[in-house]
Amino acid sequence: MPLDDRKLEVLRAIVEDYVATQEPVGSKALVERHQLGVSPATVRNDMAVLEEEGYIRQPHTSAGRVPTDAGYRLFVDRLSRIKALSPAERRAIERFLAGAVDLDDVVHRTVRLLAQLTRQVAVVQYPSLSRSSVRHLELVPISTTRLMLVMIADTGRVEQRLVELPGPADTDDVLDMRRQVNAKLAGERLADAPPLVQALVDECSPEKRNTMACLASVLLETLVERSDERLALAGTANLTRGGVLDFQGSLRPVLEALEEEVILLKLIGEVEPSTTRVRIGDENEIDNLRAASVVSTGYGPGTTIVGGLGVLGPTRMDYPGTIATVRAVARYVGDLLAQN
Amino acid sequence: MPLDDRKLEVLRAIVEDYVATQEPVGSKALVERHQLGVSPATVRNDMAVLEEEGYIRQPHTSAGRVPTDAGYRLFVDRLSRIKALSPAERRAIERFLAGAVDLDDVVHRTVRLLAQLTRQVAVVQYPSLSRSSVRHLELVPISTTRLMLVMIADTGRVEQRLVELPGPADTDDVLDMRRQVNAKLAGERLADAPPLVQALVDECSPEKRNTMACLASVLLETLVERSDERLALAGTANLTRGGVLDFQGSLRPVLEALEEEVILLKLIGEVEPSTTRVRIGDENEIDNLRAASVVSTGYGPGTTIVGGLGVLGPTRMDYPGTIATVRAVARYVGDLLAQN
DNA sequence: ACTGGCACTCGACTTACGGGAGTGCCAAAG
DNA sequence: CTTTGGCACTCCCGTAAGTCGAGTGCCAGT
Repeated sequence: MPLDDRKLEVLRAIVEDYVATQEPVGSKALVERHQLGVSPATVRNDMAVLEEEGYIRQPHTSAGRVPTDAGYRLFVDRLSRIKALSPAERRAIERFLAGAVDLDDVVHRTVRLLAQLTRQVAVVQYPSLSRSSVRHLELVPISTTRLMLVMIADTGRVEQRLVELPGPADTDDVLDMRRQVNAKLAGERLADAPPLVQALVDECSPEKRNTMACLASVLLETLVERSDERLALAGTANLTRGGVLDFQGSLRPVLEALEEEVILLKLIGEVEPSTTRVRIGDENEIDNLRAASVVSTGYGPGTTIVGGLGVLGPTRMDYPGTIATVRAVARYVGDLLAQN
Repeated sequence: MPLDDRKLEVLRAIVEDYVATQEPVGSKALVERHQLGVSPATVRNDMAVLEEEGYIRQPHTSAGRVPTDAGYRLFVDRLSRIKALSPAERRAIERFLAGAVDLDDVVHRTVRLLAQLTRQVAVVQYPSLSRSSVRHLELVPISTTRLMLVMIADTGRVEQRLVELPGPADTDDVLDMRRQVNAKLAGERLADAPPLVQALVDECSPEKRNTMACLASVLLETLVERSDERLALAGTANLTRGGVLDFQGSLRPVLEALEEEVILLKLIGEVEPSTTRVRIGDENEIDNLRAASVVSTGYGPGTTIVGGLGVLGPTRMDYPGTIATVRAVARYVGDLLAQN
C-alpha cells in the first residue's frame, strides 16, 4: 500500500514527538499536538499501516508507537525540513574557530565545537595525507646514524618519523639528500608519491643508495601506510544524556567502538564530495553501533575534500538540526583551511 | 582505640573480598574465606570498631561491610602486599612496546597497554616540554610572510607552529634566523629558554629585529604556554565494567572530567621523583572524580622524569595489582626513551 | 578476650491489584 | 471508500503486602 500524504505527515509527527519527548507517542497525543485535522481513530488506522510497512513499531501492545530505523530513514530522506542555523549559532561557530593558531588547534576546536553544538559525540579527521600535497621535507640529524624526517603538508599537517641509517652520514650527505628529496617530492600529491620515491633511490649514486633506500622506506611508510590515521574525538559524556534509554541500556559497545580509530575513520572518512551522509542504526556496518546513528560529511578548502567530520548519537536524534550543524561547521572549517 | 593486628587483618580481608566480589562482605563469609582463626562473632566485634574508626561502613543496617575511602587508604599504605608481575605480563609489556617507531607510537601503545592490563582508563602524558631540552629548531618558509616553526625536543617530541611575519623575508634571512636560533637554544632546557629568547631579540640587528621579535613571541608561546598540553587516553569502555554500581550510578561526571585535558594533566602530571601516587575517592580535588581513584607515577629515561602516566578507576579497584602494573609500564617506557 | 545463641532489622524478591494510556475492531455516518 | 465515535481488551506501571534470608548487635557463658 502506498503511503498518502497524511500518513507521511503522521510519521513525521511521530518522529518529531518521539525525538522531543523520548516517549512512545499515542494517537490521542498526536492529534492534540499537531494540526492533523482528523480524529485519533483515523490516526490509529494510519499508524496500523505505517507499522505494517515497517516504519514504526510498538514497544509493547498497548503502548504508543516508536519510529524504526526505516522510519527515521524515510523521515530524513523525504520529510525533514532543513533547519537554518540561528545567527547566534553562526556567530558561535565563527568566534570559536577564529582563534585557532595551527592545524592541531583547528581540529581540536572544531571537534569540541561540534560536540557542544550537537550535544553528541563529535569526530574530526585530520586532513588526510593521501589527499594533500607535500610542502616541504626536512631532515634533522639526531646522531650520525639517525635522522628525524619531518614532513609538512599543504594542509598544515606535520608528520615526523625517526630514520635509522645503515651507516654514518655527515652533514653534507644529509643536506644533499634533503635537497634531492625536496626537489623530487615538493608540491606533489602524496597519492602520487610512491613511484617518485622509488625513482629517488634509482637515481641515487651507488655509494649512497643504501642510505637513500633506508630513508625511502620510512618515507613510504609515513606517506602511505599511516596516512589517514589521525583524528580527534570529543563529547563522549554526551552519550549519557537521555539516561540509559538510548543505546539499549549499555554504553559499553559504543565506547568500545569509539576507541578504535579504524572504526571511526570508516565512519567519517568515506566521504563523497559535498554530500552529508546519514547512517541510521542498522545501516551501520559496525555491530557495536547498531543502536547509533552517524551524520558525517567531508570538509576542505573550496570544493576539494581533505578529510571528514561528523557526529554520533542515538538513533533517536534531531536529524535536521544535526545535519545543519555538521554541514555548517564543515563549511567554516573549509574556509579556515582555504585561508592558509 | 588502636587497631591491633587482627583488626588490620580483618580490614585487609574485607577490602580484598569486596574488590573481588563487588558485594558487601559479612562476618560469616569472611571467616570462611580467610584463615582468621576466630569466630564470626569476634570478627563482628572487630568490624564494629573498624566502623567506629571510619574504615568501613554499612550500606544499610543489616548488610555486610564495605570499605570507606579511609579504609582503602589504610589498606594501600600498610596492608597491601606488592604483587610481582607474572612473566607473561612482563613479556606482554615488552612485546607490545618493542615495535614502536616514534614517540607518538610509543605513547599510543603505552596508553593502550595500560588500559588493557589494568582494565581501567589509562592516561599517558607526552614528555613534558618544560622538562626537555631543545634538540633542533627548523624554520620552513611557507610563503614570503609565513614560516613554519618546527621544534624537536630530545625526548623525540615535535611541535610546530605557524609564524606570521610582519614583512617579507627572503631565503637568506630565514637561514640566518635559523642559525641564530639554533646557536642560542639548541641543547638548552626549555625551562631556561625565555631569557635566551629575549636575548636573541636584543642581539639582533635593528632592521631585522621586528621579524625576530615576531618569531620570538611564537617561540615563547610554543615553548612555555602550551608546553605540557598533550596527552593520550584509552580504555574509557572499561568504565562500564561492574555495571552501574561503580561511580554511584552515573558515568557522566567521570566522562566529563576525562574530556578536560587540564584536569587529566593535574591528575597525572604532578609527579614527584620515583613515587607512585594513589588518590582515593575523596582525596581527589576534582569533584567529578570523588567516586574514582587514580594511580599515577612519573616516567623518563634513567632516573629523570619527563612525564606522568597513570590509570583511573572505581575506588573499588585492585590497588596492589594496579600499582604494580603502572610502575612496571612506567619503567619500560623510561627504558625505551633512554634508548633514543 | 573469645564464643555461641538469639532476637531484630531491613533490603531483595515475589505476588496481588487497581489505574490508565493506548490499541484494534466494528458499525454507523459522511 | 474514508472517517468517526464507541467499546472491550491488553499490558505497563506504581503501590501495597508478605516472605525470605543474610547480617547485625548484644549478652551471658566459658
